[in-house]
Amino acid sequence: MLDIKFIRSNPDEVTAAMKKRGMDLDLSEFLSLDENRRKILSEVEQLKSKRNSVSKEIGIMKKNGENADQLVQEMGEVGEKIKELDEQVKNIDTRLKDIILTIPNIPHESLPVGGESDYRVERTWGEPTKFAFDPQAHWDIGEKLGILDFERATKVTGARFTFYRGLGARLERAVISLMLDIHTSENGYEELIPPYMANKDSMTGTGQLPKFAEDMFKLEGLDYYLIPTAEVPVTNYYRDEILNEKDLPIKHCAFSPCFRSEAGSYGRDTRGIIRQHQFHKVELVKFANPENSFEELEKLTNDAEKVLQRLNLPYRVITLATGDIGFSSAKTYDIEVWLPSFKTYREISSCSNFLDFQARRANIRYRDKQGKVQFVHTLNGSGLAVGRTVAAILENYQQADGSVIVPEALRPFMGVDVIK
RNA sequence: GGAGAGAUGGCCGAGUGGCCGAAGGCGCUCCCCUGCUAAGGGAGUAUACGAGAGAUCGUAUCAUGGGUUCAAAUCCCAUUCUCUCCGCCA
Repeated sequence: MLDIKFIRSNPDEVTAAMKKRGMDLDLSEFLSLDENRRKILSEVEQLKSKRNSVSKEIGIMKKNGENADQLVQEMGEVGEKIKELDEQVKNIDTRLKDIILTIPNIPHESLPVGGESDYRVERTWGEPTKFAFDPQAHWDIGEKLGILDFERATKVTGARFTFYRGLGARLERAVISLMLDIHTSENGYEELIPPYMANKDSMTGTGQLPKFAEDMFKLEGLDYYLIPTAEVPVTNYYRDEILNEKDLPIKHCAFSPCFRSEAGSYGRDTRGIIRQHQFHKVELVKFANPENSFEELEKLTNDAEKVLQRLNLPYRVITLATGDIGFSSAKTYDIEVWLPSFKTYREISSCSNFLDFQARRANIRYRDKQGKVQFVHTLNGSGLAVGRTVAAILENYQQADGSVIVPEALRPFMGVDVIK
């Protein structure tokens, strides 16, 4: 969330920023509530101050055996008034919080202004794969090889689920291992295996709640949600904690299944493993010093790219435009891998700097050299989405006979050179 | 699931109605002494919100939320979490 003091003193800047996101934000209710709150607050605090000092007097009088009935009665009345005003403040606080929790982050000035198609291409790596034959889509390749089974998954669970079978399952596992090995051994991230469910506070901390409840799976009768990304448990790992400046940046990677209801995306990517209710992802999360969080974003993106380079998969990196970044993000790079069947680059990683937006929600702070406590900056990125990586491998490495060559980097994990 | 115990500052830990934002210790910061891979002495050391140009002042916070009271870390209720024992279980 944004700093309430910042909103109070720069309301026009905030509305202008939201405009860039394509959002009309009316702050008038917020501002008047905020002003009203401060008015009532100072009134009730004066009353409390009075009650505190008089109560002290009463204590002394009673000890001396004097009669304090008059003061006791007065303070009884003051207490009633305090209760009433406290209630008002509480109601206003609730409303203010409701509002501020639904205001997204301010897009960074380096972003192109615009919508989904106004991204900026930063760099491309490799060339789109060329074929001497008509390349198939990964779902056809997978089904023919008997390594992906969509039909039975539909029977067992429902739409947008998949069974991986045999070398398909092994390929998924190999990709996971390769990614984790790169990030832990080479890129210096400490691995975590997080819970796959998280509570409401955690979901609020990273920004999934209160606004995006319908995108998640919630457990019946509990305040637990299936995580849509390991970002949630890993970022909230340090919720309500004060970190040491000398430990920054803290870097974690985590493999986890991710669960998304994909509400509102009914027509899109209905075939294959691009958009599933459950998928695997290796996530990178950083807790950084505000001074250099944008440098850390560059590094994090490079760390994710490394996996595609190792797999020799062509990709490009784009900077999302102001209207296309996520709710909590100030700046996002998408890494897009080449998918021959789509004849286009498709998102395989999203790397974002959230500045102090999540840290303020989740109350993650650090103590600086002067001993002052400040919010950290949080960042995260996929390193990478596993299912989409498998899809990219199947499509880019497919052969005319329907077999798929195993990328060199995966062979130690696969035990075979070709899937056929 | 049953029974019991507990939750206090960065950490440990005292505190059963007023003089407690909270003893003492550890850690950390600064100063002094000493002088070298010891030690000793002194001072300081929570966060949030509000008011103020500022020094500063006020309010709140002893797991969370309610309640009792003129006054709550302290009493009552609910919730959450932790620990111990029993049961069940991969």
